Amino acid sequence: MLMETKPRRSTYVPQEIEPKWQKIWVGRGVMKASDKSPKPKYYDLVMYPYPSGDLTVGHARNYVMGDILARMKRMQGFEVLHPFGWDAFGLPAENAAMKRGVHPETWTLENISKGKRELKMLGILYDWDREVTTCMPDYYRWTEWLFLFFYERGLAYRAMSPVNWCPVDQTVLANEQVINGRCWRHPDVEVEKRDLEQWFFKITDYAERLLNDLQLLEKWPHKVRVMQTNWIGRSEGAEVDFPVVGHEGESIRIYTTRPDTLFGATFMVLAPEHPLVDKMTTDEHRTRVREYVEQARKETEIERLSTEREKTGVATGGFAINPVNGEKIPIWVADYVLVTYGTGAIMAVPAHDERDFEFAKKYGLPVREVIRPSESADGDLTTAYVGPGVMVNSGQFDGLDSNTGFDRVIDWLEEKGIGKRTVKYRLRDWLISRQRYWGCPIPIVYCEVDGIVPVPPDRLPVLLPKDYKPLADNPEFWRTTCPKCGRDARRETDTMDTFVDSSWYFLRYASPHDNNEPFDPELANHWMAVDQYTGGVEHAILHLLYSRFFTKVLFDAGMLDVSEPFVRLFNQGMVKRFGQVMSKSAGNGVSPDELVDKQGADAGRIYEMFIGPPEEDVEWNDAGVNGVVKFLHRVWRLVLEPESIVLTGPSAAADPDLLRRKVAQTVKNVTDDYDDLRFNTAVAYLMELANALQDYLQSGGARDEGWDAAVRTLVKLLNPIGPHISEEMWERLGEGGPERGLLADASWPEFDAAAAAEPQVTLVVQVAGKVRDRLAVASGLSKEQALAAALASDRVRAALNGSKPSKVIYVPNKLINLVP
RNA sequence: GCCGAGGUGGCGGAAUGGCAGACGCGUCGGUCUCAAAAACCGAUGAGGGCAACCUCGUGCGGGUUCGACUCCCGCUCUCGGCACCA
Repeated sequence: MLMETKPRRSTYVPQEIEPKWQKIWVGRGVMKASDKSPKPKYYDLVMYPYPSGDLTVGHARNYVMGDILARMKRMQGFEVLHPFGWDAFGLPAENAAMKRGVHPETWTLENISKGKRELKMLGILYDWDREVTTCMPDYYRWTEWLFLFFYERGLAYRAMSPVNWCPVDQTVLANEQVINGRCWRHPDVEVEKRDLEQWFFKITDYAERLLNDLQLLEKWPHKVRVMQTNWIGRSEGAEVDFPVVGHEGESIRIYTTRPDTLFGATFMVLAPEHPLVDKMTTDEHRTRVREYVEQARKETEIERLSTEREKTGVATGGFAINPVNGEKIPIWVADYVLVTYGTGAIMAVPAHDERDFEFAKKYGLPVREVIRPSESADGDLTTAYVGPGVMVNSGQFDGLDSNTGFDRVIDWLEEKGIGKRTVKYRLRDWLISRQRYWGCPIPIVYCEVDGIVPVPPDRLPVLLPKDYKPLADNPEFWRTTCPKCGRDARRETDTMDTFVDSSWYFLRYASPHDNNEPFDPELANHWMAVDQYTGGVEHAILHLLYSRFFTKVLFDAGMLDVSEPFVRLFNQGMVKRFGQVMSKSAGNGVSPDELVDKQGADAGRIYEMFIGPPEEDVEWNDAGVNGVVKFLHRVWRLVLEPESIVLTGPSAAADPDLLRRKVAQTVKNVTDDYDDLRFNTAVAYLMELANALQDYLQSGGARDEGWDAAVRTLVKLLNPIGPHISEEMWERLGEGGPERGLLADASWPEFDAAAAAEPQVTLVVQVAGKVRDRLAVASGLSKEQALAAALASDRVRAALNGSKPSKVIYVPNKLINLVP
């Protein structure tokens, strides 16, 4: 068969070139970060994953984003730190172990090597010498060290407390891990309350700074800052003591954010768990109160916190005195008051609080108006009025604006010594104990004589035993001797929340093999802060708040120069398929293997960026990848086989100046878009440039130096997002290759503003705001010149219909609007 | 309920207050071919007109402006977060 009538054309076969370049990059150490480079540093970090063995191209999307940025920053002359690691402790490993009878460590390490292979086949480059795996003793030794570091500073403590217990995971959870009263891993499982002695980190000490410093995080998504602000939940108000009738010297302390409504307090409410409930209860109410308290304890968090539910409560029979007016008011118990917030007791002001109003109406308690929206309003209240206004029925404060009254009442309370200005936070301390095997041991020993004794740092790590069973059931693990007195003692058998591991991993990347300390402060300070942090929004509170807390503690200790870890944060959207988030377990995942096999890594990478705005959730469309494959074939042909492009007749496109301008403009647009993570439009600009190159050839453009430069610029701009094909083309163009140097090491194109400038512009001519003509005119026309040009147009004259423009708006080089 | 983001062709989506729909997918027509695929060329918001063109058009209703997808007010729907925190 005579197939070879035409000269044989090289074709783009991604499967042939991709492994080749991946090998060369690794061999050349392309993404190795040098600690001693004179270049400016750039720390490009993606949130390290849990090694679930479930890596799909959906998860890979944010790693590709990080890779694009790392590759461009390198070409721009930065020394880039682009590391990777594994959040390797955690429950799924134990669940898999139980299901399949394989040790959690085996399962985890297998998944890690699988994941690493998949990332590599997508052409994503990391400095693997800095890889961090949190379940390895050389890492968790330092997690333990940091625990002790916190302990010494009084930031880790043990306390008995009602805690959230997930019955499925058989462990306690932090507040941040409870969503609507349910476990964050099991949306259908309600958490239980249990009283347990547990370890806490004192994150509340940092509430104010964690809140205030959010203002420094200008390059964080607004949404995340709002979420953290709400989570910390700062409020200003006053604590006030209400003396109790019949109990000399006893008083109930309440917290209110509305001291200006103090005169409107007509009853008080204690939380069922409040310590004074029993004392306040009179004999004839005792049975009912006890029953109520008992019932409230039994209710789940969900039931209690439901705002739909009608409020319930019982009177104690006791009374207190409102200190501002000496009035005797009844004390109630109701579960709408939470013992965990404020003082666990409130003054109820039904006229100006919706919850108190509802309660007062139900139980026939008095409602007294003390804030009036305006002087003229009448005193009729059918709902609570919660806004500001004028104080009434408030003794010496009558007539004051309620905002002013807020401060005046507090001043008065402080003078009298019955109250004080107070700031409260909703943030609670971070519960870090977990009753699980596969986690970082808490390096503490309990001695009958010496009590809680920290394991001396030189005896770290406390190794996790190889025997997979609960630590509490493993005497070989917990039997030990007291580091202080040498007597028999017992080890702590809880492990740490895995969020402790992830609160400092970004510091370990700076000196991952340091055997003397968790991180080398000098190197950490060299690389920190993280310039770009990319990951899912699901960590908006949890991981990001904890990491900020750790950073501040280490800053205070003088170990870090920065008090905020992440300068710029980006939350990428999720990739869905058939309407659901892509995952292997859901059966709708596309694996890197499939993708690389079918269309190639480059097409996959580019498609994932082109599919939609990076911050939005996107729907994966199998056919959509083919559009990108087509684009890459076209680029291949334009760059390497330009002579095969046929003339398709006369066209005005074969203008070398036009081509040069287009190239210069594309440099600007693509660079800016990569920098701002607008990858979807960056791809569009690359496609436009390819279209322009094609138009140029099809209309007979010469393949001269201008053409050569244009092609080389396109290849460079394509490199961060489509690294294999561009590297191959670079070599075939005779520019690079293993001998002459890699495109990955080449310099990024400079923006040439002069070349990008348009000598001619399209002037839009409007008549009364409607477009009537478009004129090609020289750049920089004066208003008079522009008007003359506009009036020379037949279509404009027709639209004006003989009338003279009474007003002319001229936007140079853009538009002229004639208003008749 | 409160807070935040959003609503643009058949679809994914572009647009510092200045040409709405870049770029791509899909669809239709064409070239090439025995034929098909691929590739290439052209068309593609709606309505009207033989045509040059005209009218309408960015969730709904108002407003500001010479000019509004963009700014302001009110409404509506979708998504995300918080949800008795006194």
